[in-house]
Amino acid sequence: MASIKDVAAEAGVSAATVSRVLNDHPSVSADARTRVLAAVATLGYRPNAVARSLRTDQTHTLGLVISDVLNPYFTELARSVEEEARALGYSVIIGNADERPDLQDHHIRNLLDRRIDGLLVSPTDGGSPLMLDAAHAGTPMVFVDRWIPGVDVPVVRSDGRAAVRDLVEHLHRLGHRRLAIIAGPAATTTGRERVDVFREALRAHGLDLPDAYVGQGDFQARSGRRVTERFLDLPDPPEVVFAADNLMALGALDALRARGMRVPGDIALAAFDDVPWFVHTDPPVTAIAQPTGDLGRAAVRALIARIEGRPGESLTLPARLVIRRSCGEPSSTSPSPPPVRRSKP
Amino acid sequence: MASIKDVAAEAGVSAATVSRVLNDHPSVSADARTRVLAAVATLGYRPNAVARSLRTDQTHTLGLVISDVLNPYFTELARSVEEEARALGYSVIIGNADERPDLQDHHIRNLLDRRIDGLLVSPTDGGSPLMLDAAHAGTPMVFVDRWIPGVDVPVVRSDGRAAVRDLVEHLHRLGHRRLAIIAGPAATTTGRERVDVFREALRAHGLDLPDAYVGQGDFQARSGRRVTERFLDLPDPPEVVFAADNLMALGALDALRARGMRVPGDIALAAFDDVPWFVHTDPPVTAIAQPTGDLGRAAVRALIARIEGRPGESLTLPARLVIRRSCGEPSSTSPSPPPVRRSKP
DNA sequence: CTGAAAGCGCTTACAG
DNA sequence: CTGAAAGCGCTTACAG
Repeated sequence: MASIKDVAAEAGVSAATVSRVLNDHPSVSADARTRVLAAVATLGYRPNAVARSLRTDQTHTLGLVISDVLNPYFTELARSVEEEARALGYSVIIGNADERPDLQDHHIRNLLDRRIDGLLVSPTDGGSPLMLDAAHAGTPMVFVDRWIPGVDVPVVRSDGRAAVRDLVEHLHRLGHRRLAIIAGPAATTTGRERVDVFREALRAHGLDLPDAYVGQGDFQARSGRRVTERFLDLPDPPEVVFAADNLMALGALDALRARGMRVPGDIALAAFDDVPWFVHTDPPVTAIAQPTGDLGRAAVRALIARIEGRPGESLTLPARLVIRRSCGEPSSTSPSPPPVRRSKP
Repeated sequence: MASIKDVAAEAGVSAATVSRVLNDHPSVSADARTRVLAAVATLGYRPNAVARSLRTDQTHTLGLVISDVLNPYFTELARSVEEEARALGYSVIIGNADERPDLQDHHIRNLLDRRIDGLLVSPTDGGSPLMLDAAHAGTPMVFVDRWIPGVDVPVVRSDGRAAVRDLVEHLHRLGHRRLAIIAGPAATTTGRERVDVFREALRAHGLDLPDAYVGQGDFQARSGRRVTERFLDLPDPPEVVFAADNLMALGALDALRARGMRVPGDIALAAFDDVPWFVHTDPPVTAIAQPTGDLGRAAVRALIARIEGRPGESLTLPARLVIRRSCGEPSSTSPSPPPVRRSKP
């Protein structure tokens, strides 16, 4: 590959001048500029980003560590992150933690070694020493979706409180009283919060959330299946299963189908996170939709602000309930909105 | 961040010795080794991968340009690629082309600038000059899923020929005669091949594939919806719609639902690519499943072989038909296999 | 406006 | 076994 020296030779100038032209430095003669540009074109020269990064100590790259690429929620998040970053002149490198703290650390280490300018993370756990060190050492960082309390890092996430209350209200009105939840890992904020909020909402209706109705999942499909089976084996099985994310809802559907149970006739189902498929499942699944694209974009802006020395603010956006048929006939006062489909920008 | 000089000072040796220890060079005294290792530990030193890459001209990084991150097929492909690469000591940087040739070029350029060791691509088009140049210039490259004829690059993909024949056989047996297809872009191999194979299979049954029954999609949901609406508006609408990928099948479901049509009662539906949700849609969708994980892993092995100067072979794996209920009652001779769920490794 | 020089953080022949 | 030195491809004060 042609290097800056080749271009300099071809154009009859020094490497410094080539560099200045390429970086739009003002003090370059028009003549030098055209000769350099011509040389660049004939050689098909592209600056070596590795060398440039070493010299400038900037990579114009953001690291994004997501919990699970197979989760459409994170996949959509990743897409919006990359889109916004690209618009602002940054690339993004994605690391998939697959809900495993060890893999998360692997990717954080890798990203740090590559000297990314900033880190966007949705922690799979309570924060490894490695991640905490990075935060304290001043690596620009932003938490998205999930976060770690007590760390001075902006958090961009959605607040499902109102939506969960709406959900419980909806379930209560349909006559359901025994409500169970498939929770995410207690080490994650979303794992804890969704249970807490659910419990709170139940209490407001005078309902209890017994331990047996809190199943421990890990946000992946297999655990949703396992927990649901356990619920069904209970002497007094729940009337409703609320999955704390879409993949565990998928697992729940697997379990229900395997037992030949009908939704919502035999048991009701609802999920946190809305995905396009929920419109077409049998029955369509009532879900809590997050403004995923907005979260991704806001997280990128906050991170880049931090990188450039500006404040970089936290942001919490509301989630909203989307009622479909998986919990019983929708009340006539809350018609199900039409399906949302994302399109090209 | 601590540099190699800091470690050298701390350990009382030269930077060269630190480097040798870190790279497992044989000629280092045991004493020097322990002192260096201790210094590394106390300083929390991590080598700067950027500097190392500049010097060694290797990044131990693979670029993966996929057509669409929102497509679960590619998401699963990306996951298996990263997994295999990691096992072999490589990182992967993913670029999402979003089915747009311009974005694809953007990512290829970015990846090349970063001096990735090799490129894995599933082209969204017939091959831009940029991509062709890279291939000819000797950038180690492997095509996965889609490919570009006439370029000397290994291809790892699946062959859907037998599965499409099985599908048409299945449809024919169920009495369907007017079969339509939602095709992918003609500029892609999979876009063309799936139509060709489908047409061939129809011919074997004495059936025709009229132009009106070939809808032009782009592998994304929106186009599946649009094409399906057009099919339904035909004076003589098809009895079956075969979507050439899972997202266009999703779009087709949107369109059918919007018109209040029942599947398979009013119209049958089948898709190329199987996704976990197809088990739970109303009705479960008959689909052609690819050995996605195997493709991703094989592609990585082929690419790394090329990088390391070994041959790096092409591979074609068969896809298989998974019969569900979306085309009518399955014949008793081909029972629907149980749902497949991927799990952690 | 321009070039020579230094330096980013590593690795690796080359001497010793 | 070890260190000094060169060099990977850039950028950027510093002189002129």
